[in-house]
Amino acid sequence: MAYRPTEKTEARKKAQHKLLSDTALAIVSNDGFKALTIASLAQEAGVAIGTIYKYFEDKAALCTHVFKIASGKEVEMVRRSAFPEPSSDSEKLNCTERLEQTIQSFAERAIAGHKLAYALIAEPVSPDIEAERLIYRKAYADIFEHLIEQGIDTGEFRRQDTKVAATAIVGALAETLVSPLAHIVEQNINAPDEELFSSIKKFCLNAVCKTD
Amino acid sequence: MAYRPTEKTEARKKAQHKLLSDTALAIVSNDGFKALTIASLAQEAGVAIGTIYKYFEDKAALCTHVFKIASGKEVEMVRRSAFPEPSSDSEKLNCTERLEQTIQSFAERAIAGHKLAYALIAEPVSPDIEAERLIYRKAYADIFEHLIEQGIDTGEFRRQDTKVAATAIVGALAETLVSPLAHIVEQNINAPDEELFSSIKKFCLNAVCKTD
DNA sequence: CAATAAAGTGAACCATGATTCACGACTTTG
DNA sequence: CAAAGTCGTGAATCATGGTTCACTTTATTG
Repeated sequence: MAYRPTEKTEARKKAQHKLLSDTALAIVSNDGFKALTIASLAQEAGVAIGTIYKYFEDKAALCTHVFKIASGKEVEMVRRSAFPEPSSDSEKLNCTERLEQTIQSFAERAIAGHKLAYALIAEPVSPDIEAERLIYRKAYADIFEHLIEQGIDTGEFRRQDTKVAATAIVGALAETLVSPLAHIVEQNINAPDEELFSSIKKFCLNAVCKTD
Repeated sequence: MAYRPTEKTEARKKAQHKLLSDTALAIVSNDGFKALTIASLAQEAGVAIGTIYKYFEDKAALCTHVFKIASGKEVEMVRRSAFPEPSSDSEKLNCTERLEQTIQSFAERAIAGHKLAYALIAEPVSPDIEAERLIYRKAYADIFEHLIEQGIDTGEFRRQDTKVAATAIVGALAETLVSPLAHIVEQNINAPDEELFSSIKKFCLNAVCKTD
């Protein structure tokens, strides 16, 4: 008698949502949030403008969705460096080594995906997205905070305000790695700057450690 | 036979420019760059919209002018902490003490003028202003870099990449002091958070110093 | 197929805010 | 005062980009 959503249509719906989501992420990864317009997304995804609104409430919902997807992945990668799976090789690293590894991981990902990193961390965005960004930066800080707490317990790190230290590390990483990427035309992605990474690691370790 | 600009008219012109400039700065200091529109400035200054364009090429020129004025003052204040006048009390402080004092100065000004600090350092802005911001942050970093270099020479600080360290300090300060102000409704300005300042100073000093 | 519901469409519309410009007011010089 | 240049005005215009919605197409069921 009437129409009913079925498995097939639901699958298509999900696929369309993913198409739009993926396309939007690609746009942001290449050209930042400023390039993510309803029209450009419709164009890239090969759908009409109105279709976007069948899948996202409005522009803000689209942007925050993309931001969450992208930043969620990034945070997860960094979290794995800080707290490796019990089964992994890195399992037995001490906190100092894991902090180094975590910074290295953040740095490598920031340089390799510098356009996305810039979009997520430093690109001027609307207040809606800025709110998401604070959550995201907090997620990073929480990882560092937890790691620093562990290091204090093991006696590797000095007693300190772990929230401040963790926040400061996030700021130091953002400033040294991401902000300068604001207008780099083409990065020499082939030669990751190990020298730079090393300096940053030394700075941060020195800041939290008992001794050099 | 004809009109010629004279001292009196030039003075008025300069006064009008200053009125607009000051009013614009007040708007930004209270409500950020997002609140600085041509219409709002005209309103506040008590002039017509068209008048703004007699004094500023366009919106971008207005914004960058305001940004330069404001950030120039801030940088100058911080520079004085880092490199006191030879005649001043602080003249004979060592680099460690001056670094502490500089961070303290930055922190106090950021908290006291948190809305302006947020606008200058963290508020989402158009790319034009973002470009100015990079110059401004670099100016801060240059101050810290110079101070760190001095400290290395005096043996107070360890040998290190001074550019990275200086940039990291700027990032750490911005993240710990300014970014959280994003959505603070009303700060308890009366009770500057000496605890927080102390933690930040310890973090930064530890990062650059030879020993704790 | 008929009925129903959801997906897809895109030109029209709307909101925001910068920019223009024709005109009158003001200032200076001879 | 006449001539001429500059200032001040603000409604009209433009630019950008999000949002709507009447309509068409597609899918499902009996």
